[in-house]
Amino acid sequence: MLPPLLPVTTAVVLFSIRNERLEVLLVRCAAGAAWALPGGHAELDEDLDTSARRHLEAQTGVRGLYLEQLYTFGRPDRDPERRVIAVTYYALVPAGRLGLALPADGFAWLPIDALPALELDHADVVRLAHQRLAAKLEYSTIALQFMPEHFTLSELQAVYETILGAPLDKRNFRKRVLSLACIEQTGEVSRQGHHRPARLYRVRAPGKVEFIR
Amino acid sequence: MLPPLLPVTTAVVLFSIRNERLEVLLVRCAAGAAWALPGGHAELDEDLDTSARRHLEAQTGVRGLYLEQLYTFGRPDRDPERRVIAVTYYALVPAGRLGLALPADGFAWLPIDALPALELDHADVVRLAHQRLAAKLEYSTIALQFMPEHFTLSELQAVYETILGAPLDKRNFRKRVLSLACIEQTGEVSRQGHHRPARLYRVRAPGKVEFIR
DNA sequence: GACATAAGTGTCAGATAAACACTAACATAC
DNA sequence: GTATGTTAGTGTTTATCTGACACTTATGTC
Repeated sequence: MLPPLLPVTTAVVLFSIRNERLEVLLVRCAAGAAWALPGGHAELDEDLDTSARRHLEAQTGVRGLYLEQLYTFGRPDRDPERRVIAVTYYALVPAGRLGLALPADGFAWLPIDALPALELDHADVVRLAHQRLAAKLEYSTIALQFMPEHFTLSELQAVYETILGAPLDKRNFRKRVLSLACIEQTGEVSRQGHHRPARLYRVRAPGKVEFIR
Repeated sequence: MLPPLLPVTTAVVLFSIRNERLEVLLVRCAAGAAWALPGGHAELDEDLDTSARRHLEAQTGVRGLYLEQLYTFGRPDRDPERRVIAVTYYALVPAGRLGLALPADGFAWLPIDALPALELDHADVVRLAHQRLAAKLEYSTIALQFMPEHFTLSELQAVYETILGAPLDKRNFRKRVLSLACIEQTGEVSRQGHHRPARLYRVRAPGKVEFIR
């Protein structure tokens, strides 16, 4: 008796912070009006993580992102066309790191709190990814994955405030992140705007997300 | 161009607490000496959760357990025979709730800190499930899923201590769990041993795991 | 009724988290 | 070159939460 065989896809919720908003990258479906997450079929001899990265890279040009498996969706009726398993991931990209700053035609960065209708169960996927990201802010250094190579503490604080959707106290915030010792001063300053320059920081171990508490 | 098709299996790490130890249910492989997790192929029109429950039920007879998806393993070389995707779950069962108290031949409850060699990557699966369970103790009421219908606070504390592998302060423990208001007194007492009887408690919302903090 | 055993109960101290306001450095306009 | 606007940068105090700690109570057995 042969085992049942199923098509397996990977899909990625790619987050970025643009214009003080948390946004996700969506692709306009070949078929119609709806939007979908980037992704596609996993090959026969391809690891799932690799498949997710490959599709993301092919469609957006970005490499080396922080990528984490989210959940596997497999309801038989999730795609009315045919039964497909979707192994979903989420990834974070610093605002400046996209090869195509404004992605090519058919792609769009859309704010998470005002998404259009999404294909299949992709709205559930985005919601779950958002929950996970917000939860992970509390007990890990994942937010650093949104930062460019050099950044100011105010910029980092703005990232936290954007994801949490609430303002934070400046002094308490600085105390906390500096006590984690996961970022360090570059020695340079950022001279932008008509005001005192801000010290620049960099991540001590880029690409590594550490647990705190 | 047809999409690649893959066999998809589900596997479950079934935890229970027996004799003050955290144990997992293992099945002796058809093939040889190694042990494996209960599970099997997902059918063409079967939800993944349903598949996990079905295999678990068929192999152990237990129904209605708390079951949660853990991770999807898909490395092409994880099974040397042929490429298989494994969607893994973990489940919790109260010590007394097994149809077969000592499971049938070919099954065994084995303590998590002294497991034999497991098939494929099942040792990784168990390790990950254990981590998740221990983490979830801290921020949810998942431990209640190990309790029988009626139980004493000392029994509940023993469950926590077993999973965490460390003793807890009795007064602080009671303060915390009672303040959560997720359990309530039954009014009965347990009259066991040569000592003061213990009040019995029950879970307010059985089957529901709530987040705390 | 003495003894062994586990159940049940509060308080205090240290650590952590939250609230809060001013000075410093720069660019620009006058 | 001085006044002004703007964001960067910095400590202390208070409230809350967490962790340590010891004795009394109720039962069964001898």
